[in-house]
Amino acid sequence: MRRIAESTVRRLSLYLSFLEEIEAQGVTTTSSDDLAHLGGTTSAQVRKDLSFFGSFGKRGLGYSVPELSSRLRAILGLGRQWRVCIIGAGRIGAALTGYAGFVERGFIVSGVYDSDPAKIGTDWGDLIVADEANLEQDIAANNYQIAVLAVPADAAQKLADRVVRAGIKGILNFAPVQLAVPPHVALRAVNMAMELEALTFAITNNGA
Amino acid sequence: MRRIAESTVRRLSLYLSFLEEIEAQGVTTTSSDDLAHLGGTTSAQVRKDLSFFGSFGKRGLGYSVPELSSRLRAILGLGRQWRVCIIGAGRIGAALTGYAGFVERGFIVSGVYDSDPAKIGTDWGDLIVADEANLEQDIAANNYQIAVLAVPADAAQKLADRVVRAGIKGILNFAPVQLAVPPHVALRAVNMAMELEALTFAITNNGA
DNA sequence: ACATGTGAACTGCTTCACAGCG
DNA sequence: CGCTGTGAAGCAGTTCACATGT
Repeated sequence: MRRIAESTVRRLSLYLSFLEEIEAQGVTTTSSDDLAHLGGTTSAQVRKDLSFFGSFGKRGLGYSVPELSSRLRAILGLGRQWRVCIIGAGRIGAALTGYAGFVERGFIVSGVYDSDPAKIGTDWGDLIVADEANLEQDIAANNYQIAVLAVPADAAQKLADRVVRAGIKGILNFAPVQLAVPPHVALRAVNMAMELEALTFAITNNGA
Repeated sequence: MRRIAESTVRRLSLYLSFLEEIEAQGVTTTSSDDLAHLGGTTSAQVRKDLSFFGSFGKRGLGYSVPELSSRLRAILGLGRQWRVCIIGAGRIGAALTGYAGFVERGFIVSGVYDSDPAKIGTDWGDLIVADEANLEQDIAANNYQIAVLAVPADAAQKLADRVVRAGIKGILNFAPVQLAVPPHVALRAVNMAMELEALTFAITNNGA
């Protein structure tokens, strides 16, 4: 398959969340125009995005909401359940462990790890904080495919190396460092200070 | 000033964090090549990014670390202190309130708001959770410029409208909805489910 | 000699406009 | 007729290559 732009994938996620919303309301048909109005894009963009993966609409009519949403779920790889572990039992780890949006999308968080003896064994409702020393064997045993790194910056690369060696397929990094991973491992980063800096840049340069 | 690409701003943040790191190590000079090696970009890209704002290097020599980092701070609007309030005293709100990365960059989080009577008045270490009903008057009184939305999706737009009317300059949205704000307000969103979906898309389409 | 700064070439995402089909 | 699907055009961001200055 041709390489798909980052921006396209983000929009597909957006379309899906809109489709799920109107599907719950009982709407059965939609159009590229409807999908465009959310997310501030254009109908041509919507059709182009979808065209990379096939033709899902009917000319003159639009798209079937259940069909398109099921297609998008398949495209995004959401047809299966994903097993996720969270590394770092600090505040960010806690926020992510309980995040409802993950479950809704089929992400199953079933492990939280830390190296701090004071945290290991703590009961977090559904889960008990496990010892980071067992990370490799647990990834293999529980078949985790995705690891979320919620650790301090200076610990992140070492842990990334460990989960990669243990066979993880994707890493979502919340530590404020640029990680290096081999090309066969998917990597995405959320850097909250960087987001705030993008805001201050925009405010400073918008004549505010 | 000419419009600066989103991607350029993100890279400037990256360069700055690298500069601060080596500055702490006592390094006084660096080059576009050094800056490129972190963040997996190219030296030409680094020079182009900087060229939008001026000429900060010396030909044949490179860049002075303290000078370039101070220039970048100015460009990103970090020369001043920013007053930030967090709306939503759930787990994400808690994680953000204590996030060390914010303080390091001059962001002062001095208010947390919620509408739940069970949470209002709770002591969160430095702060006490305040009543969301007082939001408008507090934004004015405390001169908050940035609001972080860490509330459920269905509450987010209404709160965005309120903080905009109260004069906020920028919003960082953690709720999984697309917000609409007037053009003079800066908006950035972090959608964690979307990040995970970008991962599953990459994993699914990388032959993993 | 060396690394910056920058116009020019290139690549790739977005927008346009219309043919195609229900 | 209406809305999709798509080649072509347009535009923005990246890369190249070299002139420039130290």
